[in-house]
Amino acid sequence: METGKDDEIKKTEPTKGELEILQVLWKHGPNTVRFVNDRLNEQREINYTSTLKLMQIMADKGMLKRDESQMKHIYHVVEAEEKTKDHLLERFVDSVYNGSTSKLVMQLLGNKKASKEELDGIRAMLDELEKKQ
Amino acid sequence: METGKDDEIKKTEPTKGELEILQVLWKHGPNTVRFVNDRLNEQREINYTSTLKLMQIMADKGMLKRDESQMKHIYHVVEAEEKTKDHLLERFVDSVYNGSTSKLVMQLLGNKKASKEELDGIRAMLDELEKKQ
DNA sequence: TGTTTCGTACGAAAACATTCCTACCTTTGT
DNA sequence: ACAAAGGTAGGAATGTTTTCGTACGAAACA
Repeated sequence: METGKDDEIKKTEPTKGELEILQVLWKHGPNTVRFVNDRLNEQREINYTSTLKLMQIMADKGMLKRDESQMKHIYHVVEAEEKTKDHLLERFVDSVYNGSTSKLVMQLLGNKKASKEELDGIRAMLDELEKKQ
Repeated sequence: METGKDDEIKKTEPTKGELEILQVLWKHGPNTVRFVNDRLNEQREINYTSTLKLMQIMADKGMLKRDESQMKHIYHVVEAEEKTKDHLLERFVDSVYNGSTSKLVMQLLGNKKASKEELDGIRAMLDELEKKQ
């Protein structure tokens, strides 16, 4: 016997374009299509209706919800930023590093990508974790 | 004045399907389509000619090269594994964490994804790096 | 009030990516 | 020598994502 509610159970991976939009909404909070499109256009050229369409699709998928009480609809992200990123990260580690977290970190640290400050931050984080155990 | 040779300069992101093939070749070394397809089929169903086609496309793109001296062509990866992964990692950090390596690591460590052994490994790596500086 | 500006809705084209059918050649085994 | 098995090549169908043209309604403003 299924417990019903087949909605929402599929973990949809945001596409590249969708991620761009999520980034804007994560950073600036709920906003209009116009606002999001303006932010995107600071990085690359993209037509207003393209952004609109994509945000509508995201709303259909349930990734975004919108307030339609005003003519200028206000969109907001449904799932928490951390949760989505966590999911993306997991998929990335799986597909590129066969699920090995440490392999990823090794490569990250091995390739001059992290600054001294970042390294210190990471070490502090490790200490923190160790204490808890 | 350009120095010519417009080939090869574009850093093409491997697609999901292409990455699966790269993983097999990285793990097992240069091999035939048949071999790669068999490995892929251990994970999911995929028709032989689909794998063939994709590997041909990858060869066209310059990601793979092949030895055609025998009927059974042997494919090998052109770019070093580390280099490709590095590139993928960079794109990932950019698109998800706005380029902040430490944010990624924080999230990684914060979310019970790393085992004790992995944490120790990471710490050792940090020590190693610090010594060098 | 009329016109211009700004918004949404919808459909379809374009750009990729994936899958597999069919044709045809080479090798293997009887 | 012939049939069966296993290769490659290429095109076409399918699926997905991205982009934008067009239509049309609401608001702003001269």
